[in-house]
Amino acid sequence: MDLNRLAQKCSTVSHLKQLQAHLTTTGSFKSPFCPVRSKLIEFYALFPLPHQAHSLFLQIDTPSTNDFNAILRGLASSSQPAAAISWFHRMLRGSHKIDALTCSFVLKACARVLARSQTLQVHSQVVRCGFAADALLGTTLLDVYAKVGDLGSARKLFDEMPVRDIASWNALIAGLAQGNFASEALELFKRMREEGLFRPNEVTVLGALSACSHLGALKEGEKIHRFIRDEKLDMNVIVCNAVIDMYAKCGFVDKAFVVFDSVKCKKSLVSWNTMIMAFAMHGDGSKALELFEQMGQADVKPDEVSYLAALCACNHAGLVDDGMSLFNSMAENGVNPNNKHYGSVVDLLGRAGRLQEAYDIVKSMPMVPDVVLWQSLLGPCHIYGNVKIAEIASRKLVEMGSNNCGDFVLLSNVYAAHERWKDVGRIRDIMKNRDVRKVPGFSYVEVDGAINKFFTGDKNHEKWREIYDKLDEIRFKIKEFGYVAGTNYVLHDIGEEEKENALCYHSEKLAVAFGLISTSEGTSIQVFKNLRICGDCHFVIKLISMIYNREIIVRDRVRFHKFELGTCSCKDYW
DNA sequence: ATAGGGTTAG
Repeated sequence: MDLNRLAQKCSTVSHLKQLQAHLTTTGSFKSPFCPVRSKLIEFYALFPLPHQAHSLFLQIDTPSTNDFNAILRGLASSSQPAAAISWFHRMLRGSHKIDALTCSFVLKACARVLARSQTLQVHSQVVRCGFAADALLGTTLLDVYAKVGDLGSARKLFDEMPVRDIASWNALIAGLAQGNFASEALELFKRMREEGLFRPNEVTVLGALSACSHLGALKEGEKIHRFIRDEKLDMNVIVCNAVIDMYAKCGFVDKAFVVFDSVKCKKSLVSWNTMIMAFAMHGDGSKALELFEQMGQADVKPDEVSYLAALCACNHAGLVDDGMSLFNSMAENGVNPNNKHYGSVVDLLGRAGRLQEAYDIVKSMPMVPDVVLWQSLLGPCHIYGNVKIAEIASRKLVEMGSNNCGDFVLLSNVYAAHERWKDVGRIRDIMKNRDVRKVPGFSYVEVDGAINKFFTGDKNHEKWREIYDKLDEIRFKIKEFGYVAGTNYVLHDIGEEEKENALCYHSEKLAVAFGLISTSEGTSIQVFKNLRICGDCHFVIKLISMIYNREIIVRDRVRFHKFELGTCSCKDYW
């Protein structure tokens, strides 16, 4: 029987049952080798119907490695990848022979469930069975280590690999880019080009572009875009999407849209989502919603990411009613809201001051609200001084084991706004007792193509003296404008410092100051900040852009703010 | 017959 035809036909359980009956009558379960039987097992596993697959096993006289591999392969791609790992252990316990493919399939499952210690176990099996020299398996291992977050092991494997090929390089570059080691990913990409043994292909540039997006490294990103053209790499949808995302994340929506608009290939769902998210991040709600409409006309069905991007656009543009009707229309369009959608709506209502409504929605949720959701509810409480809801949300967060400094600070802000200093002190004590880790804020700034990273108040940069001098100058000028730091800013930063110091020695000001020193007049400065820009911060940047007559683009954790001569293109902020 | 590297996400 033709297996390809079989694969197309076997889309329902009854097909599988028919096939099984056929195999039983022909006595195929007795024979040691039968590809159709293995395929049947794989389909059952993929469905996933692990019990059916198991009962087939009981009919086989002596299950071969092929039969086991089939079930592993099916389960690894199914909705129950963890089951593949159990079957692997069953094989080991029963002393069944495993081969390189067996390992490859379990590893895929390990990656999907992010099982770090399991990956290590499979690795030791690989070594014990003598498969360590297998180049394909080596790359799989490397990739899985990276995916489960163990970049150290991934790197070590790469360095010690007897045979490396293009896929090994790609796996590590992509792994580093996704795993918060974006600058390392770019370095590796550079090294690959310098060594010249392998020519970067489409997959390689995807990893490198994704690294640029994470860093906001515009100059590098542009170089890669040029490289793609010069080397005539295939601008397929996926590469296009990555280019669009890169321009958007580097602050250039217009350029992103040019690429989006002029792509030769057919736009995919991801293309639309990426572009909608790009407009959302830049505060251009109407363009984002327009695209959302257009994608429907282009016969692309919005998925959960599309809705999230559209909701996000409403948040950033303050389109409360549009956001609500969008949210309410989700279910009838076949997309069930998840925690993130609820979070977005809570955020939307919260910013508009409709905290009770937001809380009612939280209470009505069919799933358990996650930490991020309670944080979204807690966030705007201090602006509107809602102690009651702030306390409810904080209690939930503490119950859920959150030890995040930001959560405590937000509650303390609410008390501070009501001048309940005793409660503020109590929160500080709790933070001390619970040993709440203060996460230092950091920013990136790109100057002349080089990326600099700053932590709050650090002195690591070679030019730190000049930077601090510049900060003094900035502080002086800001004071001349009669600016006084507000309470929420200081508490947000939980600096022990005095208000003024907290304001000026914040990482972001360091970055801005660095830009002021090093770039030539008239160039725009890009700052990439890991925190949200809050009220005072925002105001100070406006002042700086006005005083120094500079364009400053700041990307915080959720969106872009473009400051030009003391104005900001982003409509709302907090 | 069956294996590795890929884009979007408050």
